[in-house]
Amino acid sequence: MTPRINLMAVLEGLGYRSTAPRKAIAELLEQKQDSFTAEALSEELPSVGRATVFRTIKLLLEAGAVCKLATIDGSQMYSLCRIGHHHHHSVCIQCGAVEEFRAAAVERLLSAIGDEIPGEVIDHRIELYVVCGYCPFDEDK
Amino acid sequence: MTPRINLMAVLEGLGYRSTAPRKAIAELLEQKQDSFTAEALSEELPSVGRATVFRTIKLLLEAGAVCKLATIDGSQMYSLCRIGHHHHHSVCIQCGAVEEFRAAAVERLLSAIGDEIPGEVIDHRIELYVVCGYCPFDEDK
DNA sequence: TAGACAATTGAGACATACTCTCAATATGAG
DNA sequence: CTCATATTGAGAGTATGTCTCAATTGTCTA
Repeated sequence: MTPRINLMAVLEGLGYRSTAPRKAIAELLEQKQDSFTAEALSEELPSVGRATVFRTIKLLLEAGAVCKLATIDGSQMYSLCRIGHHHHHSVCIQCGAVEEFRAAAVERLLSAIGDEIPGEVIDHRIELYVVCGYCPFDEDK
Repeated sequence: MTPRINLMAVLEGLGYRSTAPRKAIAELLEQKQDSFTAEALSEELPSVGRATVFRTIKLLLEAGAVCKLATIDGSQMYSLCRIGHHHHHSVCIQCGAVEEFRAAAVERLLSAIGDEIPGEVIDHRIELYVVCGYCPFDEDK
C-alpha cells in the first residue's frame, strides 16, 4: 500500500492554478514507481507542451514532491517522493525502480563525520545503487 | 602536503599516448583543489580543442583519477581524486573546494542497511555539502 | 455568471553539457 | 626514419533544460 499522493493539491497549496496540463502531469506521476527523465515524461504526454512538463517538474522539485537523483553513471533522473521528510533513495540500476529509506543511524554518523571536518555541514546526499529483489530486467535468474 | 599526482602517467599506464594536449590538461588539473566543469577547464585551455578536453576528462574518469559529483542543486561537476580507493566527497557550496573522506563506519552501516532492503546493493554514493572552514567566499565573517 | 486580469501555456529559439564524424596530424614501435 | 594508428580540432549532432512572447485559461469579484 503506497500512500496516496495528490500532486495537484500540493501545487494548489502553494498557490498555483489547477490547469489541465498540470493535472495530466500530476496524474501520470502519481502512478510512477520508477525514476524518470523529464524528456520521457514529455513523450508520454504529447498533448502537453514540452516546456510545461519541464516547468511543472521544476515546481514539484521546489515543492519537495519530486527529488532529483544521480544514477550510478552520474547522469540525472527524477523520482516521486512519497515520504515528505528528509530521506534517501535506493535506485535499481536495471529497471530504475526507486525506494526511499530513512536511517537515523546514518544521519547520526554523518553528523559525527561533520564534526571532524573543518567547516559546517549544510546538507548531504546518499544514494544506494541496487539490483532490486523483483527486478523485471534481471537476467541472472 | 597533498600527495603528488601524475595524471599523464596514469593515462600512459593505460596505454594512451603522451600528447601535448593531454599534458596541458593533466598539468592544469594537478593544481586544482576545487571542483570544476569541463566547460570551465576548456576555457582555461584555449590552445586545446573542446572535444579533446571532454575526451580526456572522460578517460580520467574511467581511470578513476577524476570523480563526477553532484552539487547541492543536482547539477554535476568533476573533481580530481587524490585517494585511489573508494571514498566520498565533501563539497563547499560557496567556493567549490572538495575534500575526500573515507569512513569505515559509514560503509558498515550502509552494508547493514543493504541487508534490510530487498535485492542486492551494488554501489553507493555519499556527498556532504559544507561551507568550508577557510572559505574565501564566506561573507558571514 | 460575466468580465477583468494575472497566471499559464505552447512553439520554438536559445543555453548548456557533452558526443560524434572525419580529414589532418602526431606518436612511438620497429 | 617510416609507417600504422592513435589522437586532434572543427564543427555538426544529441540530450537536457530554460526563456520569450503572443495566445489562452483560471479565478476573483461585482
